[in-house]
Amino acid sequence: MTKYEQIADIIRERIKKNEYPVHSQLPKQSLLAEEFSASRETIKKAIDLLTMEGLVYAQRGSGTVVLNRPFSQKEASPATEYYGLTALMEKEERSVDSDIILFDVTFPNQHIQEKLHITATQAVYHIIRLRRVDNQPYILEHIYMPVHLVPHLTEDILKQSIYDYLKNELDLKFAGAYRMIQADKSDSFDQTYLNCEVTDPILEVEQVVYLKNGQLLEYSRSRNRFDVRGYSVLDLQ
Amino acid sequence: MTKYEQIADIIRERIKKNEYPVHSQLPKQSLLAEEFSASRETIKKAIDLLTMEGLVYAQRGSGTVVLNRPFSQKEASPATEYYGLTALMEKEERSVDSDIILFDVTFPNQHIQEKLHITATQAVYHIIRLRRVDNQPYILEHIYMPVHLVPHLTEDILKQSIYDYLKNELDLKFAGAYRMIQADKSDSFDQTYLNCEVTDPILEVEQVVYLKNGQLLEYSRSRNRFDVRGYSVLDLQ
DNA sequence: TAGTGGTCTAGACCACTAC
DNA sequence: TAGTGGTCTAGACCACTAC
Repeated sequence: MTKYEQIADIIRERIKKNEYPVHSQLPKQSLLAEEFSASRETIKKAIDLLTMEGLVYAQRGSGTVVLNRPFSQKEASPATEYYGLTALMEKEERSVDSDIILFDVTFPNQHIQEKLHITATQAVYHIIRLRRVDNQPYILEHIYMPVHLVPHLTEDILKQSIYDYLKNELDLKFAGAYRMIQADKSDSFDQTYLNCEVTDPILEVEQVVYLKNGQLLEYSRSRNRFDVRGYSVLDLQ
Repeated sequence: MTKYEQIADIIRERIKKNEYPVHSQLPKQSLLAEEFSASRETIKKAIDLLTMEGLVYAQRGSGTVVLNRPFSQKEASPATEYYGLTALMEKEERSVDSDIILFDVTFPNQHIQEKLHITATQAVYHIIRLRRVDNQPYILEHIYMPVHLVPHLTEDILKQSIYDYLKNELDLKFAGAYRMIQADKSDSFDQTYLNCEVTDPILEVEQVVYLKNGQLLEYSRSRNRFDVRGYSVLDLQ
């Protein structure tokens, strides 16, 4: 762990313990630099981390104040979300399992070609998977992945966590994801598998996942039961 | 504008013009430092900006590659969103107007007290406002703001952009917003004002807006017609 | 093992705020 | 005008990658 991360951890703890109360000023950067035997640039990097978490706000000319923000929000943040539902639910000690409704290899239609930046002759997996949390239907996923990026995908893997396999077995490195969140009416497919009413809406998360080398790994639409899931976003500046 | 922002602008232009094509390596930091007569730390800050935009990916040991990401996504990003719908729609040359359905001053119930971190004796505005874009119903907003932060709010201001007033007249400085996005069934209130069907869902954005001094300015629930609006998020790392 | 980006420093100058 | 944070530098050392 870097020095500025360690310093940020210490300051975060002090805020938690009310040693730096809400609305109070943090000691000025040069004092913190002295205390931690660090340069001011390093202190700045630590404070930048806390700023990005929404814990403090630094203003040129008038110091750095502690903001009024509950800590719990961090866990609801989407930042870690594409490590998969399994990882997310593990923290809360809830069980996740999956039904494979479709597992097919096909050629992409134009929409999928555009989303994944591939040609009509590059085969893709087409997966429909129902995810249950604590044995309750939760999300119906429609996933497309280029076959050449994920050879040897099997039903067994799909029943567990795809992301564990991609990360640990194939050693793929994720750069990030672009998501579009919208509400939709449920269709009969949703109603069947998510066990929801005709009048129930759906929270759909459309997602494109990027690898560190710039390749597009996944295009998916995750259809969430409206009553079990929200999506939180923290915007700064 | 800072030097590192200027350098980021130049590199961004080069990527746009394909001088640094997708999947190619950027020149190494020390070369860029030489070219721009800057230190490597300053180049690093410029590249960090581009990384946060999702344009490049820097990896210790193997250089910085140009990612495959359309530029248009930046405009869809939520980062600028809480400057208000008026500003967002102005870019697209679409008209925005508002009906004031309720404009009241009241004492906050427990839920609002918790969201705004105020006591039961601190008065709040309670506003319900219907926003139309190009004369079509778009969003039904339920807004709560502490009166002491926004004195002299009037119906006239509500009919225009609240944010213009807060920024330009009251000189309030925004630090950020925390949002929760979810799907919901429409209720009869939504159906009346948003002119939607009984079976239409709603995309609800629940929001808390923070000022730079740490005060909480606004708690609101914006109920969007499901067929006109989505919400985009870019996650990195 | 060579080459890359990540971090860190000490000191400097500047922009902005609050009085 | 005093005091704060923001930026910038030149140089150093290190971690990681790819061969």
